[in-house]
Amino acid sequence: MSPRSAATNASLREATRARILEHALRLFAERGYAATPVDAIVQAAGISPGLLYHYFPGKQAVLVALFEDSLRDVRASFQAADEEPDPSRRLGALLRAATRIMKANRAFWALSYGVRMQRDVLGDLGPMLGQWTAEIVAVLERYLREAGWHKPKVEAALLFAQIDGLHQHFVLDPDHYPVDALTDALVVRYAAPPQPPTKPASRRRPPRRRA
Amino acid sequence: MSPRSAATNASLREATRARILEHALRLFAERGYAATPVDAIVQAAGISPGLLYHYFPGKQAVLVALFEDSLRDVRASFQAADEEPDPSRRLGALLRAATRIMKANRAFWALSYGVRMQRDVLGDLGPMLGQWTAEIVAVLERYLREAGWHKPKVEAALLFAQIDGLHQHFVLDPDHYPVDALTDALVVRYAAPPQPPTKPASRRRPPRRRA
Amino acid sequence: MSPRSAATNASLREATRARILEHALRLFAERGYAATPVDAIVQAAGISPGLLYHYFPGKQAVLVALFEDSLRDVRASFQAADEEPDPSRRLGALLRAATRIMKANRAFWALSYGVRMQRDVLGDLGPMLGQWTAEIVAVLERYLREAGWHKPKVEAALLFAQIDGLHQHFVLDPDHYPVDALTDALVVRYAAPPQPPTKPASRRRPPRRRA
Amino acid sequence: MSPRSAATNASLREATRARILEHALRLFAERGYAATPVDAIVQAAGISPGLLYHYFPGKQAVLVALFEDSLRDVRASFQAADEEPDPSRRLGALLRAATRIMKANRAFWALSYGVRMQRDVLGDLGPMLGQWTAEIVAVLERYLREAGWHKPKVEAALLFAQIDGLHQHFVLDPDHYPVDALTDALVVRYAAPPQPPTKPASRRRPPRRRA
DNA sequence: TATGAATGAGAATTCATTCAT
DNA sequence: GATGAATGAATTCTCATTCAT
Repeated sequence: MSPRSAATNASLREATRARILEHALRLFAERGYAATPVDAIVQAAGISPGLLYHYFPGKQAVLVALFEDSLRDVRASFQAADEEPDPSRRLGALLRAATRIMKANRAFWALSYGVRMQRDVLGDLGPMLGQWTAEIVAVLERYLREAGWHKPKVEAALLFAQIDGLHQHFVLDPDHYPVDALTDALVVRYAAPPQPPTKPASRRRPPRRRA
Repeated sequence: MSPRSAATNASLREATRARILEHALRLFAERGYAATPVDAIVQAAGISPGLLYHYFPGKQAVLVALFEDSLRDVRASFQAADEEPDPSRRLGALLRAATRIMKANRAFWALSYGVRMQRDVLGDLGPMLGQWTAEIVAVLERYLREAGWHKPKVEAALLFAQIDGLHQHFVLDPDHYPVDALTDALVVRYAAPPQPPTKPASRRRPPRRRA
Repeated sequence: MSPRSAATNASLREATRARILEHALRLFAERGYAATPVDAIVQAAGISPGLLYHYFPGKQAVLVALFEDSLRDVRASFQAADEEPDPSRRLGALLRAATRIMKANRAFWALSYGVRMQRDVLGDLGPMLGQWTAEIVAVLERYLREAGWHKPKVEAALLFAQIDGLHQHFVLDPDHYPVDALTDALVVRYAAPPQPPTKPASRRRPPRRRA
Repeated sequence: MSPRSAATNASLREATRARILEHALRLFAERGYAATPVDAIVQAAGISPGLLYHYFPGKQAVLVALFEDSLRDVRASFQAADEEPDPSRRLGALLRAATRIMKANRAFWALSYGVRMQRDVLGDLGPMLGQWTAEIVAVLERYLREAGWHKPKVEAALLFAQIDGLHQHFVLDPDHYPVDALTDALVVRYAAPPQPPTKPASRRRPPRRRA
């Protein structure tokens, strides 16, 4: 009946879809979403414009698919990283994993940082993105609490901001930014909760001077 | 020629230029630079399209002017904040000032975070932006060194990432993100260099004592 | 070659062809010929786009086939209606038959009224359509002449315009337009030639008496 | 202040708008609405594509404007024709006026007959069109009632169908269709209510015998 | 200084049709 | 006979920019 077997068709579809997403991701990351014409994607992918619309209802749908696919991958990677049995090492493992995953999906992160200020281009995915970051912060909070940190909620927010900033700075200048060294330093910093100073650490009091 | 005096003309010019920039900034921040048509700016500012081109050679020039103006303001604000005489309070003062300045120029920051992934749209300003962040990191490094932190270079990079992430998260959700509380926590954290733990907090590596 | 018998194949062909035409007619009538993509037909018929081109050389050929088939049906229906032996009832029978046939092929008529202004889309069928209406008018003229009407040519044209308008108004608003009642009224009107008025109804021209 | 005077601008606008509508009407009438690319209109009008969108939000808006303008004209013409003081001549005057107006706006009528089957392309104007025809039928009904016709409602519907059919047939073949002669015949026909036939053609009312 | 009509290149998208299987 | 991926020209529409006044 069917001229090409269903399996042949499915793999054809998958290959073409992947080609489109691959080149779209690269171009969106390089030039930005709005500045990348659909034509640039289809030329890079070596297909006709019509075919892109055979796979996606429109340019924005390509962006959304990129986010869906990448977030799925990233989520999976995170869960795999969440298996460190030693609680004292968990946070460090997570931080290292985060950087590793980010570097493995650098183009996606560049894209993400480029569009997340205009949440409307993500459509329904905008809220989902917010939820996803909330989940990450929740995991951080749990780890910090288990490691005995004070105010783990505040600490989690601060740590997330730090990781996010770190990653973004790396994406902005991947050739020079020492993201690994900085991640290492971060791991050391978060290896244990800070010791309270010998005198009560109040914000208002003058800090202790070193000898 | 002109019935208006030169002075009147000049102030008119300045007022119109300011109106254009004001509305451009708002719209760029809301919708993104690429997604904002010149017509939208022009209508918001209540002028004709031709007039915008009288004041700026093109759309990108409006963006560049926005960056120049805002960076000038921000730089000035920073310098004003850099007057805390008590060295032990300097870093905290700077952090608070940074957050205050960011909140006062929220739209500009939203715009900045939105375009900084596509440095080409900034033209000559791209490098300038990089230089500006380098300066900030240098100031942070100096403060941290003066406050007796180890590896002030690394610390400065980490702190800058943290501030940047914090501010960006605020801009993403200004109605809910507790940026002031987090800045306070950060100020506490950076009030003094961390104390080496008295006991090994992790089994992994025995803490090195500082000399 | 084929495992199916020739007869099975032929009936399959016929069924598929009919399915295509059925859905094409419905969609063309609903949305208009130009506004109906081939894909819509193909999906409605539950076939692949390639298959449609197996049965028809193109979209226009589907339209032409629709006209050919429907006109054939309509012609046959008319001929069947043309068997009333009583000459005085013939015209009425024809009018009623015309309305009945139109109602039975409402979608085709909607399509026909929708495209007949752009005769070029009908290709060779345009002239054929003109010829077909000429035939109808000729039949009407013959009936009217036989029934003793003056100026049967003019009368036939007027009557045809009236039927056509009636039918079109029905197609435009099938739920409310009282086409049956109006057809009845028309039948009454055309049951006999009008009697000249006994007194001048208009000052303009004295009525001519029939011999 | 203003570089071109407001009046100059207004007349420029009006002239360009009229040019666009003029060519759009001609092309829509000739080829059909869906089959006429916007480019064809702008080339015919000698303007750039962008300018059309400066005057109309889209292609459909051009169509709607065409209907609004033409219906306004037609309505005005009809009202002017509704001034015949002699009641016995009113209906005839109206019929002649209708044909005259139709001939003067032939292209619009061709367009109208071409799109009225797809009311959705007219947007909000679809219902308005229905209302307009209802008004015409109401006027016809009033005239017929005043002229002493039985069942003026039915008669009005029949007459309107006849006029509409007549006009449409003329538009379909303007070079040969004898619309004036047929209109004349129609005027004669409707100069007075029909006389009942000598023999009962209908059961409804007792026939009056001629002397 | 200021206007706004006008431009035209280019963007996103549609759709009739082809073709390898 | 049948599939559906693929094509590419055509179409609608956008938008930065120019120009006459």
